[in-house]
Amino acid sequence: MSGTSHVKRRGRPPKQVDSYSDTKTALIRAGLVTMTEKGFSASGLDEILRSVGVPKGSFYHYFQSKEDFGSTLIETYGKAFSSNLDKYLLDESHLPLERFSYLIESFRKYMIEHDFQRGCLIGNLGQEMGALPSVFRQQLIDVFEEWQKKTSLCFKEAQQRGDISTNLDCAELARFFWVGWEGAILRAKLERNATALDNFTDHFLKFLNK
Amino acid sequence: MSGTSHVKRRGRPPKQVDSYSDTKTALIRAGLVTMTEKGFSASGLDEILRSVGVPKGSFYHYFQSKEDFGSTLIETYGKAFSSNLDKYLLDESHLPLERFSYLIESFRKYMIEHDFQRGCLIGNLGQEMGALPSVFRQQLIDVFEEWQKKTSLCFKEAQQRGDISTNLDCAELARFFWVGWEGAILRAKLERNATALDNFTDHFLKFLNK
DNA sequence: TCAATTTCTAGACCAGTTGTCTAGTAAAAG
DNA sequence: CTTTTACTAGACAACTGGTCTAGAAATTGA
Repeated sequence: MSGTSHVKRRGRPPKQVDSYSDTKTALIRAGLVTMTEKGFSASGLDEILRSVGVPKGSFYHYFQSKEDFGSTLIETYGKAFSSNLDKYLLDESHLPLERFSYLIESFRKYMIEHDFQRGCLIGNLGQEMGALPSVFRQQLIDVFEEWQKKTSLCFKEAQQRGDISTNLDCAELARFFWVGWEGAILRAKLERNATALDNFTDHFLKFLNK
Repeated sequence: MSGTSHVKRRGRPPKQVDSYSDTKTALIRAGLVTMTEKGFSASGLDEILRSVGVPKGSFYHYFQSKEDFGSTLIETYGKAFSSNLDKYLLDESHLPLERFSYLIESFRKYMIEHDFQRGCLIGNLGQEMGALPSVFRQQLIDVFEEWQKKTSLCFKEAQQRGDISTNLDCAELARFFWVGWEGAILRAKLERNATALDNFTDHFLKFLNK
């Protein structure tokens, strides 16, 4: 059950040359897993700590509080996801809308791979916002903003090629996509199948070449 | 802060002729408010009880557990919302798509009225499902199913009048709407404004008469 | 080389949570 | 007017959550 087997002794441990056993990274990794599944409020520190075999004291060495930890997770997740968007949406070896389709397909695979238990951290925390530290709000908004900007650029390219109707505003379209897609993730997690993802994708793509 | 002012005395209270001061109803009402804002996990019983001035003993007289309480809330919310759908979508004094637009407008008003703090109970709990009693899952799915069915019927009427393209499947369309709409609520709560609601509405309506 | 410092660990600690349980009060029933 | 019913009051136990202090070993630098 417990992740990487740490055999812990008291005191400062020998300097780790191998980077993978970095405690902080392990904590972030475990936090991402737990919180993409259960959100912020329902994720207990104990549970996360147990999963990596790290005591509370270590946690509070690396993070000031659970709130600070959450902020870091948003930051980390947002950036990782952003690179992922680049990987797909800037891939010049495919047409813009093809890149977009491949991206969606990768999301779909991700959901299936994790049995529809893990969703989107940003969506989860957004939903919970009513019970969350208020500093999260702007962070979450910013992340969405960035994802949308990247998506919008891809749409713009497609539009210039004539693959998207010119009376659609690409920025608005990207927003429409991300708003709806988060809804689709929510539903897919609830129903534990890909129906909602596919339904949304179909309709959205149909809308593009309208 | 505390809701309906109950001045409680010990012992069995006089039979209430006026229904509004029913303790159970008050608990449900308060539970709905709290949980549409903060979801299930982040809502403490104590907080809910304090807000209506009811002690634990009473709560556990009416409900077996927090889980049982949650089930009741889903049930209540689902039904109330369902009647609301009927109110709008079966109103023969307007054309089908007009009814639908009025419905959306009423949602929008609701969100504004509560400063974008209250969302949809079903959406909230759906998102949290990873940390919730598993009996909730089917309940939530069923509620969505019902809402979609009612919405689908309205679309069907519109389609028969020629207001919706015949190569759209109304059931799928209703699903598309509810999936996306929940996403829009999530985002509107996060951003504390109606942009996401309006963006989604615009695109969806544009999609209909495609 | 050896005290001072840094870095990290161990787990005690306290507040808050859910859910139980007993005692109590008064209306209602017979 | 006694018994029963329906509900309230809130203490309490078991547990979980987040925070914090003390401690131990590696590292530093005179």
